[in-house]
Amino acid sequence: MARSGTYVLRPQKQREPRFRIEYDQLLNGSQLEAVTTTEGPVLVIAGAGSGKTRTLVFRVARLVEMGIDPRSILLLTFTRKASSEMLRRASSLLDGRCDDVAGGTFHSFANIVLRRHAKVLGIDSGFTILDRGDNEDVINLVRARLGFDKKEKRFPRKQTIASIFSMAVNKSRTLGELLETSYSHLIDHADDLQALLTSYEAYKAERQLLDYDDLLLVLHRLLETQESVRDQLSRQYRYIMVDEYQDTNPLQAAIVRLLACQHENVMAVGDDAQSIYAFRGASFRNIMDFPDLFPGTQIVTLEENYRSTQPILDVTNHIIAQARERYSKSLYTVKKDGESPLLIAAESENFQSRFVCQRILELREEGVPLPEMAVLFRSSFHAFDLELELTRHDIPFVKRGGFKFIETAHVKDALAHLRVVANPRDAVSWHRVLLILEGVGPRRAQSLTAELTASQDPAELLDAQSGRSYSTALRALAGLVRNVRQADRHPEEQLNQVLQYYDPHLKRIHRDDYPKRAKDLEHMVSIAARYKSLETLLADMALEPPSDSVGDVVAIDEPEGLLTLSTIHSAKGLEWHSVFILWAVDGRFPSVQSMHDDEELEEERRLLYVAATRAKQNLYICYPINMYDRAAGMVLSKPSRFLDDVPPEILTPMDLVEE
DNA sequence: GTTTACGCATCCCCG
DNA sequence: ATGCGTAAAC
Repeated sequence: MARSGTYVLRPQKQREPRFRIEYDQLLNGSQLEAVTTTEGPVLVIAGAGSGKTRTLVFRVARLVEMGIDPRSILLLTFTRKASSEMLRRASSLLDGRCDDVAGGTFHSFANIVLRRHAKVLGIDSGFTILDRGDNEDVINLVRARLGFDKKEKRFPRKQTIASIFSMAVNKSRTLGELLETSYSHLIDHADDLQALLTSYEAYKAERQLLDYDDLLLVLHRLLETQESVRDQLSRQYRYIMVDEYQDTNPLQAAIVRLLACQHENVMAVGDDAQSIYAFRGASFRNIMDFPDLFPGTQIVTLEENYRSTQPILDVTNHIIAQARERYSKSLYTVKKDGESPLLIAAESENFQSRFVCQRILELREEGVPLPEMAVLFRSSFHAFDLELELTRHDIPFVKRGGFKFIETAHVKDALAHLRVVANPRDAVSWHRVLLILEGVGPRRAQSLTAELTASQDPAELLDAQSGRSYSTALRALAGLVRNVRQADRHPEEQLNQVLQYYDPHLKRIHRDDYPKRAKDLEHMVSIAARYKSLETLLADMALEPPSDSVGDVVAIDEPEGLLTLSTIHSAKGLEWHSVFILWAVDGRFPSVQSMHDDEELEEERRLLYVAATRAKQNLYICYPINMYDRAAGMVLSKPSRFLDDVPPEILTPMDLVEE
């Protein structure tokens, strides 16, 4: 075909720059290296406050700008809040293009994958997730069934058993090995524990129940045994990033290894000095071993700290310098000036609390807003006295970590009713629901539960129980189940139905503090309102329960914001202008339980390191001189051994004296 | 045989 | 404040 031969000249379109974000302007050299190394295994050793989150955010944005499908990027983090926050930031850099990036915790990722693929392993997609309390309940149930509750020799408590079972999974050890190495005092019970474990596994399998560990375990089994699923997932998630790698365990590492089988594009980010979850089976060795798992790993170290002043870093560097084994790195900052951190000796716990209140009020006067301040502690109960004192001074606060309101009896009761509707074979929840009724105890609950989980229509079966003192109550329950079951109901409405039914029971069981508990349940309704389906609500309640502690569900519309109280574990990754650390006393921090074991002591040291590195400007480490001991009465305390080697020029000792 | 009420030790950190 | 064992009540 002949062309006409005439040409038109048109101004050249402005060529788009390859990248909209000016990475080299916004990141330092190491961060840039981490962000631009997009192919192959990368390990980022990120010191505290070194811009780890920023690096991950920009790397997500970079991959998307390179034209990679957001759905093929997987960001695994420690909490789902962390991943959604990072993805939100990445999205705002790139006007929403990062919204489709897959993100979450290992557990939430496992949940999603298993709902879709676990059928091939004989697990129904409607499986129920057992939280820690549930799994202890099941262990108790099975223990009673095997007759171990009536042994002459004292059998370990259910929490102990649960944590041993869990540890075995997370450390990829057999029960026998674990008992030998870590629980030698229980070796006499080895056979019974093994039998209990076997029954526990069988019990869950029959009823489509998965505990937290099963989520990881089954995901691992799926990836290992189902080649086609593994290849499909690995091809789908071509770029994998794992945050807080120092707090992952060998099982999680194995999952990452399998997921990356097609491409090895894995970036692990973490800080061995901040590994604080060994009690959950995590090991900082994981991060040390990453290069062995992925040969050819590029290691990038982030050492410039953007958070804290030099005087604070001097203290934290001293605390961690004593640690026995670590990737060596030393943090530095450009913020050379700042006040020296203080070590405050208070006469008693209450003096400690009053000092904190007073200093907080002074700082507020100086213009530091309450949300920029935090009080951190080893254990939730360490803050009880302070909470009273804060209330007395009208200082509003939220408390993070510790006992969660989701773990209270009444909230679990309400949820159990929803769970039996979602999974009629959920024996744990049936049991719980039945026990609420008058005239039904463990025995009858158990036999009814057995019938219910085997029945085609539980509601019908409940109706059929006549002639008992409690048969009217069972009929009421049947009515509730029928109502809630209607498929087109909204979770909020379903929960309201449950509460209407449960309310008289709540009044009867908790006569004294009924109003407080009723308020918690109202809070539950507002949470349920955020969900479209019952299944996602229940999965979320198990996978990421609201982190508010009991009593903090009251409205939080304080205009000037809230002071944060937090366990150190829950403070991971966060930062504040001014940070107070309570109870830096031998016996509390490190805790007595850890003092017999070197590894546990090392973890306590890292925990103090994590706490101290949260501070940007002011750091106050407090301890009471006199403390109450149940056995010995009032005793003189000794400051935490981790502070022994920090020179007084660096951490200034102060006595708290009354004017 | 079962449930319930009562008194007693115990209490870390968490998805 | 919960979680256990034991004794009284249904």
